[in-house]
Amino acid sequence: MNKYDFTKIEAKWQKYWEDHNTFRAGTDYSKPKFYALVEFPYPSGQGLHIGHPRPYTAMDIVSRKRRLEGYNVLFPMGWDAFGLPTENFAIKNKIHPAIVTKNNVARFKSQLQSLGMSFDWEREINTTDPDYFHWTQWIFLQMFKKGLAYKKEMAVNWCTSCKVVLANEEVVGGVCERCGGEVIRKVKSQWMLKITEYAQRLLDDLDEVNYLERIKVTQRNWIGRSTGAEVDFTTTAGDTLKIYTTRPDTLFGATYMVISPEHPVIEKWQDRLENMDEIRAYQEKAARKSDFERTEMAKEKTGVCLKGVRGINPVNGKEIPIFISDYVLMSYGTGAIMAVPAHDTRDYEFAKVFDLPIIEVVKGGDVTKEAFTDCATGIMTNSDFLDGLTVEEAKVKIKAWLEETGKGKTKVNYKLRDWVFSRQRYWGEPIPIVKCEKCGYVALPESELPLTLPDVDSYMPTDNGESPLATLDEFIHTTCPQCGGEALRETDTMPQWAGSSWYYLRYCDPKNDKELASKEALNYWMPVDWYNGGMEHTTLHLLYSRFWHKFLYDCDVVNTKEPYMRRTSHGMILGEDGQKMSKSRGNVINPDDVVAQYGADTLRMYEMFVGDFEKTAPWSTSSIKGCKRFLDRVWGLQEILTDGDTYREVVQSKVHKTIQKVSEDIESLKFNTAIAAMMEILNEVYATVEINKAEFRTLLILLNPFAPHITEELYETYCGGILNEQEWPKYDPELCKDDTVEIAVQVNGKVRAKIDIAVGAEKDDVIAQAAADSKIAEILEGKTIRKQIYVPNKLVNFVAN
RNA sequence: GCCGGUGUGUCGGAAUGGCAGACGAGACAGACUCAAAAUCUGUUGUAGGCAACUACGUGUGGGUUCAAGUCCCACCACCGGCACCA
Repeated sequence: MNKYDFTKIEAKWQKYWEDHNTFRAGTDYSKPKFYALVEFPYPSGQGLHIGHPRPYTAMDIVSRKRRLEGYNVLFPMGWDAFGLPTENFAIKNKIHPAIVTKNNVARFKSQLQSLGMSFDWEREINTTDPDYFHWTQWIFLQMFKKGLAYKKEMAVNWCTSCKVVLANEEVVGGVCERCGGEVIRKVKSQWMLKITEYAQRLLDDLDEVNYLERIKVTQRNWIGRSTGAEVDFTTTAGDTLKIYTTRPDTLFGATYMVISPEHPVIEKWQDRLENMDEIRAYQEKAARKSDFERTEMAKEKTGVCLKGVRGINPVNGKEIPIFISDYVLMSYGTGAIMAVPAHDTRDYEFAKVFDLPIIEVVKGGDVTKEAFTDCATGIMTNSDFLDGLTVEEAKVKIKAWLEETGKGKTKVNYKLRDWVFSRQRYWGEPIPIVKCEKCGYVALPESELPLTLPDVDSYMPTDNGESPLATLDEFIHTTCPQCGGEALRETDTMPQWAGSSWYYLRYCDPKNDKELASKEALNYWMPVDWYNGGMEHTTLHLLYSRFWHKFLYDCDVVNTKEPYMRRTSHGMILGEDGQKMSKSRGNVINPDDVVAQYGADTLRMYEMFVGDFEKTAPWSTSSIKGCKRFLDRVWGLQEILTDGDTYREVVQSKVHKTIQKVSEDIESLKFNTAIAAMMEILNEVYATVEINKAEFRTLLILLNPFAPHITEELYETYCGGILNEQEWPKYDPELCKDDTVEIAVQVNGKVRAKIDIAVGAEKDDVIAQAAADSKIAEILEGKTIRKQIYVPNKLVNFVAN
């Protein structure tokens, strides 16, 4: 027998696939389609990480199976190539980021090809390609025209290390998601995208897609819808202060009010306020705090009472004090609250610090000890016309009262904020807007797209918060497309999330220079049938791209409300020590080394076999040998191969069961047990005895999606022809059954014997056979049988004493 | 604090309420070899027993059931996310 020379075999088939364009997505739109998608990588300088092949192999398996099932499959790949690391590398080594990107892409691509991924490379895209970002800019312009992109002076998250503005989603635990640097608040003029306008639809349409439940839950929490009421409190200054509350039922318990330190009403009242110095000092202190510090100091409540203005509770006319405190956020609700210390934990803490009255309005707890926040069991008290009602009844009644009297109204709020869309960086899509003295912000005409990046000598970010582009006079100065007068270009660029928010659409028609993709291609390929990607993108890329898609749906560019039908997620691969792989820990595994030592097929098998696909799993340099041994043994089957066009009767049911198991497990992400099933049939049925051609052929096709090279090679040698042109095997449920089955016989729930019975035997016969077993008869001797449990083809249980 | 998730041999992990530990690794023993590696065969949850076998065993404590890793209640530990959102 010739040796299993995986290096030679893998190179041979990779070349064959490339030469024959084997995995090109067809343009025959009459065939049933299947669109499988994996997140396109950021081509970093480190090359492919050992974690990358896990989701890629999973979707490759599904894609290969679908092709064998007769689908027209789109399984594309591209590069999300704008971004900071490339820019930093370019700065450090004085190489243009475009060159850096080109080199990194070349390396990534050859690495992916060496893994035998069945991507359609004719559809390769790159977000930094002007032909691509032409349409990223175009989408931005449509948003600008519809008022969804707007510029706003506001406090933003500023990473002191990256020297760049971050979206709320990019701030994790008070620090920069990417570099871990300190994030402070900085007031800047920023481009914003009105994702909040789509909050309700982003929430509602989750019901129409098949995402893992935890993904839906995370998105729902992030959107954070709450229903409450806005209530107008008049003040002794003669105006009204609008507050938001989810507990309007507790209005009678409001004993003070709190507004955010940034609330504009302070400026309005400054002549009336007697302690303005104290107020200013507190405002400044709050403004200086980073988000992280604000969280740190969350334990002890601080604040300043406004002397000179008081609020008036609309339900009872009582005057109550107004405080400023940084536990109230300007960016949520109205930036002002009514405080009900008896029934809100934070208000309770604040009231204790400032010794404010606590009035119980919901019975059920002990408000002398802690706030009582349970809505489900409480009964209203001290609340005039609400007394005796449950909390839910009271909410309905008070809302009606507010609407009637015009003192308030029902209001829905979301935690979701608009998307901060500007970055002060060079290596990103230029924002196609100019600022004209006369006309304000003006969109570039679509004919001027793509607006490309100018060549510069220095890409260094600046400390003053300006983009490197701002230093380029020839780039900045331009004319206004509207009035022809002098104008300045926008110098900020788009965030990395821009290019990835619509890339799945471009794959449908990647070379189109008239539109982002043709209607015909979009109508055929969309939506993506199955999208697998990381959990870490749930509130970033996944939410952003759903938003863009819905916008494009409204613009009649796409014909589906949602971009992705099914979303699944893979677990991370950890180092052998169970820690995240990192250079500093020295636990990094390089995929190139694994391919060289074991081959791509073994790497693919192992990444799928390592554990539950959805969970993190530590790498094991010894366990991977098991997968190599399995492939060696498949190779060795040549030795015992015999003729035969049909499965032998003795192995028939095992073959059908294996087809069923592998087919079903692939669909439900249980790749590890699919592989186990193939190992099992090899161990139990084929290994030492014989395998005929029909059986061999079926095994090779089942194994092909997992280990495409070795199976193609064996198929070509022994079955003739190309495996990729064959059909996925079918199983017959009737033939999955055995003639006889071993069942357990229990006495009082404990297994005491095992007997063989004919499948589908009559209940009475089986029980008689079980009772007749010598062991069972001995145990039952002298006992009375109280009950006989019979589970067909599984067990018999005698309950006796 | 809130929301998710997870707890099973030495390790990774399997188990529609129905024989716990499939499959893989590791370990041990044997075969082959001058030897090692590779390969092949066997054993491998714990305790007791020469053995057939017996008892115990899925984070902890209760419960439902003829039968619980699986369902219910309470708790513990770890992981992830959100975190003053009124």
